[in-house]
Amino acid sequence: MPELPEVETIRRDLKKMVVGEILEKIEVFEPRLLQNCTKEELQASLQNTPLKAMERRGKFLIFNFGQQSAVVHLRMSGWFSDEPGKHTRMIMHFKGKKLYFDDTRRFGTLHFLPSSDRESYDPLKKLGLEPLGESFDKKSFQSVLNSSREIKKVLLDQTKVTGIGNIYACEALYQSRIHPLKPADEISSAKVGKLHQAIQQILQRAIDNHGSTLGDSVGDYRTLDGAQGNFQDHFQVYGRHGDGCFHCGKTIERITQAGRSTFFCPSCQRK
DNA sequence: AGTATAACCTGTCTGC
DNA sequence: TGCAGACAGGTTATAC
Repeated sequence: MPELPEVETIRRDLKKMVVGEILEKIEVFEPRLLQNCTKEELQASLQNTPLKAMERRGKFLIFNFGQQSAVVHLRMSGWFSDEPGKHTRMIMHFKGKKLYFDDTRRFGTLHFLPSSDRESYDPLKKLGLEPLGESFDKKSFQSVLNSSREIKKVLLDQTKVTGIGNIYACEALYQSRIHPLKPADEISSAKVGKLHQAIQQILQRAIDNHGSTLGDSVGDYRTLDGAQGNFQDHFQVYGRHGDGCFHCGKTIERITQAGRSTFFCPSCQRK
């Protein structure tokens, strides 16, 4: 479920909690979590190793242990907690504290990679522009929109821009007044500029609000200590189908694109 | 190359 | 209360 702002919030919390701490033991209960190693290899390689840094690339969380890194994707329902949950799939035992990985739907992944050249290995090698990084200038963004595909689908394509998911794609298109079905290469240069700005603004504001928590069910995104995010209170279109647009009052619509719900205002976002 | 669908899982909510 | 169906923050394999 988490998109870039949720993953970044978790990264910051984890940094405070465990960077500099020594990993004494790692337990894995869900074999499908490990993509390219066994739990024995992971345990043997990382035992008594200090965590050097917590990093992020798109929606991937990176535990940097110096020579090697554990690259985790939370997918739909993964999250980290300082307490055990109903679906704990992994426990990282640091000296004096335990970190629990909970993942209701078992879609989460962990790749174990050498830290040098990390970006040239799967799964990081195909990732596109980092929307809050320096490389995300308007020119690079424009070049990524060189496609007749619908703009919403391009925004969800992690090989183009990485970190944007269903919520923030809808919100960024609304803020820049672009119809989600609009072919990417038919958007005017001025509108591309607005979208470029909207993506950065919305992701940053969501991070400032510790991400978005949609409900209170098992598996809904939480921060490390179990608190909810707050950005859901700022949604303009996501989940608001049937309600009035805050700008013009027209009813927000829901359509399906690539099997996902898209929310937009038919009056503010013209095709 | 594109797209559409199903698949991976578990849980919640809605409507009959 | 039960039960079927839709739906969920993500990605990928497969089949046109």
